[in-house]
Amino acid sequence: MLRAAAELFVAHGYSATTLRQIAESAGIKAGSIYHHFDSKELLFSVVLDEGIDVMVQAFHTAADVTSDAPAPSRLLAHVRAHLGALFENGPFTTAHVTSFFSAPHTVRAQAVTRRDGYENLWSALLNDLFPQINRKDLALHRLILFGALNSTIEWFDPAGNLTLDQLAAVVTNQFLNGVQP
Amino acid sequence: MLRAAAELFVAHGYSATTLRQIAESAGIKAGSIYHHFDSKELLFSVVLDEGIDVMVQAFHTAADVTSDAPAPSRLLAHVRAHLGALFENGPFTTAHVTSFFSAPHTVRAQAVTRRDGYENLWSALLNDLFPQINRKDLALHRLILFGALNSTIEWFDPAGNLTLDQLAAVVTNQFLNGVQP
DNA sequence: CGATCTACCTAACGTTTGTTAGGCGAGTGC
DNA sequence: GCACTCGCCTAACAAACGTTAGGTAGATCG
Repeated sequence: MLRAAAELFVAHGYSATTLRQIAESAGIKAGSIYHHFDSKELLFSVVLDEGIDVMVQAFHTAADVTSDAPAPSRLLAHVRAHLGALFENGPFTTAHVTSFFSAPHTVRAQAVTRRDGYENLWSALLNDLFPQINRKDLALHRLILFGALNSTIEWFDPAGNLTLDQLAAVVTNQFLNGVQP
Repeated sequence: MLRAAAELFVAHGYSATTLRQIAESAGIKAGSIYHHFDSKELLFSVVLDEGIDVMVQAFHTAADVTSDAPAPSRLLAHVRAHLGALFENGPFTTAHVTSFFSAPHTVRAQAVTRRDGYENLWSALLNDLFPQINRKDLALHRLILFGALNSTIEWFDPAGNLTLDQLAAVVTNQFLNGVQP
């Protein structure tokens, strides 16, 4: 049922998704939702939290696997993990990207706070991978990379010709070396 | 009044914005909106169209100014123009980024169609600037660049220390040369 | 067996939503 | 000075919204 809610939030945004739609999609009636969640906002909040958990977990498994690999490989693994969280692990992570702006102020603020934890993981990683670049510049590069990664959900088709591995390779390579041949 | 509507759409998304809010923000009453627009969807549609017009116009002025400059300068000018459309020319362009997912299907489909025109301008530009790169790769690079540019509205503060010119330079440089020092 | 709990339902509540019909005053053209 | 348009208002409409109260079937447990 959390899954059903997340999918609808992703497709239509927070406020355009009604509890009756969620209920129907989950095979129950609208009023029954309140047996599990005290309000629509809280349900949304749980969906977003779940999305962050997925991302953080993906990050840590990528970190474990590649902890002593060279820098480009480690970066690639984490880019792949982030894309995997978006496209392979349910709609929870995606909800963060698509329904962020349609979320109520309180939920939005809370989501930002929790997301900071994940972003700090990335900051630490990048500072570790590129010690020769100063942190302020690196923070900017990270934001640009995040923008590129998250907006893939607007155009990337997991069932298309391009695989997630290939996409991760392209993004990583562009981040490292730019577009010049 | 279009401006008031656009600002509210940007802040809360499409369906969380009520006609009464828009009316109040524009200094009129809700019913009066229908003297100008036949429906809420149509009003939103007009806002989005206006946003595309702003972007296309910014693109063409940048093209006129730098038509015989070297490739990196031309790219920089267009990146700067795109960022200018987002941050300096009202909320119409921004509405495209923030309220896209909360838009009704029909409006969304129409917006995509009109946006294709703008994206084709960019495709042509990049193919012109980088003839040595094959078009399929370049299309990917463009999508990545667009993602990075559009998501700046989530974190960039026009009133902060970093200027738009500097931001444009950073993004352009990362696109061309990557993050390596 | 009886008590309790869980997961759900029905039916309604007050509010808000987009939308509409009809009216009113200021300006314009003839 | 009369007709007409334009921009806006008031007042209401039906529908849909989040939410709540009270009830019911089935499982759990002592």
